[in-house]
Amino acid sequence: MARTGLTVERLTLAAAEMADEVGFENVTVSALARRFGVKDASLYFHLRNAQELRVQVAMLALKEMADRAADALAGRAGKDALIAFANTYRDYAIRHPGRYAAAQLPLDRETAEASAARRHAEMTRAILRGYQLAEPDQTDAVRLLGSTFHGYVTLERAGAFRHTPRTTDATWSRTLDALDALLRNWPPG
Amino acid sequence: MARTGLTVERLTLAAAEMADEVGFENVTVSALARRFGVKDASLYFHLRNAQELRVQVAMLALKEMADRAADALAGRAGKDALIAFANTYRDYAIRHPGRYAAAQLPLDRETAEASAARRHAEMTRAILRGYQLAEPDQTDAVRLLGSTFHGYVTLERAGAFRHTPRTTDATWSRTLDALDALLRNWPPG
DNA sequence: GGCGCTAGTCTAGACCCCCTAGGTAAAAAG
DNA sequence: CTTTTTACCTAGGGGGTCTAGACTAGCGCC
Repeated sequence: MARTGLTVERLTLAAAEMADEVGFENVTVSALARRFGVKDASLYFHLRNAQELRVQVAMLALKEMADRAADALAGRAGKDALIAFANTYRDYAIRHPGRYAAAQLPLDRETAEASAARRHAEMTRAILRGYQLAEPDQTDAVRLLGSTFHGYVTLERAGAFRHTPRTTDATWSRTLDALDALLRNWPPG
Repeated sequence: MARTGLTVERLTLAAAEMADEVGFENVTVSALARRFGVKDASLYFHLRNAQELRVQVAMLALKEMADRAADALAGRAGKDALIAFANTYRDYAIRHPGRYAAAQLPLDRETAEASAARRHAEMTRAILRGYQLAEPDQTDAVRLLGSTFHGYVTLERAGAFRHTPRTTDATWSRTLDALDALLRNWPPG
């Protein structure tokens, strides 16, 4: 009965890798146990249930994205910052589709509080400082940017843009131009 | 062995209702069979597999949304049309969360062709005629609008906007103002 | 160095979901 | 009124989630 050295951290990381390989919806306790050469029941010593595993992967993904975004933002401002920030998310979603899907998992209030979600909102607000929007326009702009980035990445991955010849890279670049123009020229209330 | 009178249509509709009640991810062949008081196996006479059931619900949702959007667009143009169109989606997503989730199901190429997806794209293009955008800006604008609407609705439902006091209705309204302003003032390439 | 404790893993098994094969009864067609 | 087809059934295999209870490896302590 050799000890495998399982920990929540190792399980979470392996689950995240599995998510990127086979899709987040196919990450199961059974499959994860198989990966470690261990019985299903063993994982329940470390995890309350299957949902907790999913939540752990979601938290990991949120943190990784926030870390990358923070790096990308360092020393940038204005449109430059906007582009760097947006590209971070899109790149992450493309390179880590399973993790990105995990990050969309609805979290209950306290879990969300403990997650990196707040850092994401703060970084968006930091970018907007370059555009000098007063409240409540700033909040509206935060929500608009979040919606557009998330929506774009989701639809792109779902293949919703495949029916038109134009490359998604080109549209993405122009979308960022458009958002920058919009923020510089925010319509009066 | 009384005949229940199952059809793909009845099953799909019941599955859509179930999705709105308990979430799309909890719509299972077993649960649906229970709802009709028949055995699981019976449904496989009408459905190839569980995935086909999900696809049927997705197609239903896409069609319902396209129908509502077409109604809303009738006789409107410009910003008026933009608002009516956008509200149709948001209302649908709020009233029919399970169906809306179903509509995000990735469809394979031919299924997507047979779906109402094309009508959605055409309606978006119809709205943009009021803003006189030439290609490829028009395609970019279609993608931007789709991304923003879908992203907003998704994040709103996921509770991503709950951490700020501002109402989501207010932001939504201002988001549409902003998009209208952006389309009227699309930045030159 | 033996003793007991705890952590980590296992077996067994209940329950749910997906799906197939093959049987049977009701309805429709001839 | 028989034949065919349609619609549902029973039985059962495979996989996922999760619990209860047994077992053992290794650590801390006298």
